[in-house]
Amino acid sequence: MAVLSHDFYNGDTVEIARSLLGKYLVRRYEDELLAVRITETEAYVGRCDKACHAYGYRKTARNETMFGPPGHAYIYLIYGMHHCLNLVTEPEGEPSAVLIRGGEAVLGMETITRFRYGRKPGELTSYQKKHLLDGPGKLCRALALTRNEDGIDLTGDTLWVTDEPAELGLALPREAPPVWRTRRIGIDYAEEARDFLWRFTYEEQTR
DNA sequence: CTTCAGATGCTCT
DNA sequence: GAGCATCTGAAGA
Repeated sequence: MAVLSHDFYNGDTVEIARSLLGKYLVRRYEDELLAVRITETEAYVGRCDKACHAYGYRKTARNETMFGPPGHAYIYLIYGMHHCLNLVTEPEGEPSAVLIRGGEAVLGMETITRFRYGRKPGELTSYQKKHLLDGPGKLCRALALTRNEDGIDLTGDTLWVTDEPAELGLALPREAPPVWRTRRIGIDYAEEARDFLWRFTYEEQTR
Protein backbone atom coordinates (compact mmCIF):
# COMPACT_ATOMS: atom_id res chain seq x y z
CA MET A 1 0.00 0.00 0.00
CA ALA A 2 2.75 2.48 0.97
CA VAL A 3 1.57 6.12 1.15
CA LEU A 4 -2.05 6.17 2.29
CA SER A 5 -4.40 7.42 -0.43
CA HIS A 6 -7.60 9.44 -0.24
CA ASP A 7 -9.39 6.09 -0.47
CA PHE A 8 -7.86 4.97 2.79
CA TYR A 9 -9.32 7.96 4.61
CA ASN A 10 -12.72 7.66 2.90
CA GLY A 11 -14.21 5.26 5.41
CA ASP A 12 -15.23 4.53 8.97
CA THR A 13 -13.40 6.90 11.33
CA VAL A 14 -13.13 4.52 14.27
CA GLU A 15 -11.72 1.76 12.07
CA ILE A 16 -9.24 4.19 10.51
CA ALA A 17 -8.14 5.43 13.94
CA ARG A 18 -7.36 1.86 14.92
CA SER A 19 -5.53 1.03 11.73
CA LEU A 20 -3.35 4.15 11.85
CA LEU A 21 -1.52 2.76 14.88
CA GLY A 22 1.96 1.65 13.91
CA LYS A 23 1.95 3.56 10.64
CA TYR A 24 4.41 6.36 9.94
CA LEU A 25 3.53 10.04 9.85
CA VAL A 26 6.00 11.91 7.64
CA ARG A 27 6.57 15.65 7.59
CA ARG A 28 8.73 17.44 5.05
CA TYR A 29 10.20 20.56 6.63
CA GLU A 30 12.33 22.57 4.22
CA ASP A 31 14.50 19.84 2.66
CA GLU A 32 14.38 17.42 5.56
CA LEU A 33 12.05 14.52 6.31
CA LEU A 34 10.82 14.04 9.86
CA ALA A 35 8.97 10.83 10.70
CA VAL A 36 7.03 9.51 13.66
CA ARG A 37 5.53 6.09 14.34
CA ILE A 38 1.93 6.64 15.44
CA THR A 39 1.23 5.21 18.90
CA GLU A 40 -1.99 6.92 19.99
CA THR A 41 -5.12 8.05 18.10
CA GLU A 42 -8.72 9.08 18.76
CA ALA A 43 -11.77 9.13 16.49
CA TYR A 44 -14.16 12.12 16.25
CA VAL A 45 -17.40 11.86 14.28
CA GLY A 46 -19.62 14.89 13.67
CA ARG A 47 -22.74 12.87 12.91
CA CYS A 48 -23.12 11.36 16.39
CA ASP A 49 -20.34 12.50 18.71
CA LYS A 50 -20.80 15.37 21.16
CA ALA A 51 -17.03 15.63 21.62
CA CYS A 52 -16.51 16.48 17.94
CA HIS A 53 -16.09 20.12 16.93
CA ALA A 54 -18.55 19.43 14.12
CA TYR A 55 -21.17 17.64 16.22
CA GLY A 56 -24.58 17.79 14.58
CA TYR A 57 -22.98 19.10 11.37
CA ARG A 58 -22.35 22.47 13.04
CA LYS A 59 -20.02 24.21 10.57
CA THR A 60 -17.79 27.09 11.64
CA ALA A 61 -14.72 28.86 10.33
CA ARG A 62 -12.49 26.69 12.52
CA ASN A 63 -13.82 23.26 11.60
CA GLU A 64 -14.50 23.85 7.91
CA THR A 65 -11.73 21.46 6.85
CA MET A 66 -13.56 18.53 8.44
CA PHE A 67 -16.49 19.10 6.07
CA GLY A 68 -14.22 18.80 3.04
CA PRO A 69 -12.92 15.68 1.31
CA PRO A 70 -11.08 12.98 3.28
CA GLY A 71 -7.30 12.78 3.30
CA HIS A 72 -6.58 16.33 4.43
CA ALA A 73 -5.12 17.69 7.69
CA TYR A 74 -7.41 19.47 10.16
CA ILE A 75 -5.24 21.49 12.54
CA TYR A 76 -6.55 23.82 15.23
CA LEU A 77 -5.24 25.83 18.17
CA ILE A 78 -6.24 24.68 21.65
CA TYR A 79 -5.81 26.38 25.05
CA GLY A 80 -4.40 29.40 23.28
CA MET A 81 -0.99 27.86 22.72
CA HIS A 82 -1.01 24.27 21.46
CA HIS A 83 -1.96 22.79 18.12
CA CYS A 84 -3.68 19.47 17.43
CA LEU A 85 -3.33 17.44 14.23
CA ASN A 86 -6.25 15.48 12.83
CA LEU A 87 -6.62 13.48 9.62
CA VAL A 88 -10.00 14.06 7.94
CA THR A 89 -12.01 10.90 7.25
CA GLU A 90 -15.39 9.79 5.78
CA PRO A 91 -16.93 11.10 2.56
CA GLU A 92 -17.09 14.84 1.94
CA GLY A 93 -19.94 16.35 3.97
CA GLU A 94 -19.54 13.86 6.86
CA PRO A 95 -17.32 15.93 9.17
CA SER A 96 -15.05 13.44 10.94
CA ALA A 97 -11.37 13.03 11.73
CA VAL A 98 -8.72 11.10 13.62
CA LEU A 99 -6.72 13.01 16.22
CA ILE A 100 -3.06 11.98 16.28
CA ARG A 101 -2.25 12.02 19.99
CA GLY A 102 1.19 10.47 20.19
CA GLY A 103 4.12 8.83 18.48
CA GLU A 104 7.76 7.91 18.62
CA ALA A 105 10.39 9.71 16.59
CA VAL A 106 12.03 7.52 13.95
CA LEU A 107 13.62 10.06 11.60
CA GLY A 108 14.90 13.61 12.04
CA MET A 109 15.67 13.39 15.77
CA GLU A 110 17.96 16.43 15.71
CA THR A 111 15.28 18.68 14.29
CA ILE A 112 12.49 17.17 16.35
CA THR A 113 14.32 17.76 19.64
CA ARG A 114 15.27 21.23 18.50
CA PHE A 115 11.60 22.09 17.84
CA ARG A 116 10.54 20.57 21.17
CA TYR A 117 13.28 21.76 23.53
CA GLY A 118 15.74 23.82 21.52
CA ARG A 119 18.36 21.17 22.32
CA LYS A 120 20.21 18.27 20.74
CA PRO A 121 19.06 14.70 21.44
CA GLY A 122 22.05 14.04 23.70
CA GLU A 123 21.18 17.04 25.86
CA LEU A 124 17.75 15.77 26.87
CA THR A 125 16.99 14.30 30.28
CA SER A 126 15.62 10.77 30.34
CA TYR A 127 12.26 12.20 31.35
CA GLN A 128 12.24 14.48 28.31
CA LYS A 129 13.15 11.57 26.02
CA LYS A 130 10.44 9.37 27.48
CA HIS A 131 7.75 12.00 26.98
CA LEU A 132 9.05 13.52 23.76
CA LEU A 133 5.93 12.93 21.64
CA ASP A 134 3.25 11.57 23.97
CA GLY A 135 0.62 14.24 23.43
CA PRO A 136 -1.11 15.97 20.52
CA GLY A 137 0.39 19.37 21.28
CA LYS A 138 3.87 17.90 21.65
CA LEU A 139 3.57 16.14 18.31
CA CYS A 140 2.59 19.32 16.46
CA ARG A 141 5.38 21.24 18.14
CA ALA A 142 7.90 18.57 17.18
CA LEU A 143 6.82 18.57 13.53
CA ALA A 144 6.33 22.35 13.27
CA LEU A 145 2.64 21.98 12.42
CA THR A 146 0.35 24.97 12.95
CA ARG A 147 -2.84 26.36 11.49
CA ASN A 148 -0.72 27.34 8.50
CA GLU A 149 -0.87 23.66 7.60
CA ASP A 150 -4.64 23.33 8.17
CA GLY A 151 -6.31 21.87 5.10
CA ILE A 152 -3.23 20.50 3.40
CA ASP A 153 -3.62 17.40 1.26
CA LEU A 154 -2.16 14.26 2.82
CA THR A 155 -1.13 12.99 -0.59
CA GLY A 156 1.04 16.05 -1.25
CA ASP A 157 4.70 16.60 -0.40
CA THR A 158 4.37 18.28 3.03
CA LEU A 159 2.62 15.75 5.27
CA TRP A 160 1.55 12.15 4.68
CA VAL A 161 1.23 8.72 6.28
CA THR A 162 2.89 5.58 4.99
CA ASP A 163 2.83 1.95 6.07
CA GLU A 164 6.09 1.23 4.26
CA PRO A 165 9.01 2.52 6.34
CA ALA A 166 11.46 1.20 3.72
CA GLU A 167 10.41 4.23 1.66
CA LEU A 168 12.14 6.31 4.30
CA GLY A 169 15.25 4.18 4.10
CA LEU A 170 14.43 2.71 7.49
CA ALA A 171 14.36 -0.90 8.62
CA LEU A 172 11.36 -0.62 10.94
CA PRO A 173 8.35 -2.80 11.69
CA ARG A 174 5.41 -2.67 9.29
CA GLU A 175 2.94 -4.31 11.64
CA ALA A 176 1.34 -2.74 14.69
CA PRO A 177 1.41 -4.59 18.01
CA PRO A 178 -1.94 -5.43 19.67
CA VAL A 179 -3.93 -2.30 20.39
CA TRP A 180 -5.60 -1.14 23.58
CA ARG A 181 -8.97 0.57 23.38
CA THR A 182 -10.10 3.14 25.97
CA ARG A 183 -12.19 6.24 26.52
CA ARG A 184 -10.93 9.48 25.02
CA ILE A 185 -8.98 12.12 26.93
CA GLY A 186 -10.15 15.59 27.93
CA ILE A 187 -13.79 15.44 26.81
CA ASP A 188 -15.69 15.24 30.11
CA TYR A 189 -18.22 17.75 28.79
CA ALA A 190 -19.38 15.39 26.03
CA GLU A 191 -22.13 13.52 27.96
CA GLU A 192 -22.66 9.97 26.64
CA ALA A 193 -19.81 10.37 24.14
CA ARG A 194 -17.39 10.40 27.09
CA ASP A 195 -17.79 6.65 27.27
CA PHE A 196 -17.17 5.81 23.61
CA LEU A 197 -14.11 3.56 23.35
CA TRP A 198 -12.62 5.59 20.54
CA ARG A 199 -9.04 6.00 21.78
CA PHE A 200 -6.42 3.56 20.54
CA THR A 201 -2.93 3.01 21.94
CA TYR A 202 -0.29 0.33 21.94
CA GLU A 203 -1.12 -2.19 24.61
CA GLU A 204 2.05 -1.53 26.57
CA GLN A 205 1.41 2.20 26.59
CA THR A 206 -0.61 3.38 29.56
CA ARG A 207 0.13 7.10 30.01
C1' DC B 1 5.66 8.71 41.40
C1' DT B 2 1.38 12.33 42.09
C1' DT B 3 -1.27 16.63 42.08
C1' DC B 4 -1.86 21.44 40.87
C1' DA B 5 -1.81 26.16 39.07
C1' DG B 6 -0.86 29.04 35.44
C1' DA B 7 -0.06 30.11 30.80
C1' DT B 8 -2.52 32.19 26.68
C1' DG B 9 -5.56 33.37 22.69
C1' DC B 10 -8.93 31.89 19.71
C1' DT B 11 -13.76 30.36 19.03
C1' DC B 12 -18.48 30.42 19.67
C1' DT B 13 -22.64 32.03 22.38
C1' DG C 1 -17.37 36.29 28.56
C1' DA C 2 -16.69 31.33 29.15
C1' DG C 3 -14.47 27.49 27.92
C1' DC C 4 -11.23 24.71 25.59
C1' DA C 5 -9.58 17.20 21.94
C1' DT C 6 -2.91 20.74 26.54
C1' DC C 7 1.74 21.26 28.56
C1' DT C 8 5.06 22.56 32.01
C1' DG C 9 7.42 23.21 36.27
C1' DA C 10 7.09 23.13 41.09
C1' DA C 11 6.02 21.00 45.18
C1' DG C 12 4.52 17.04 47.96
C1' DA C 13 4.49 12.08 49.15
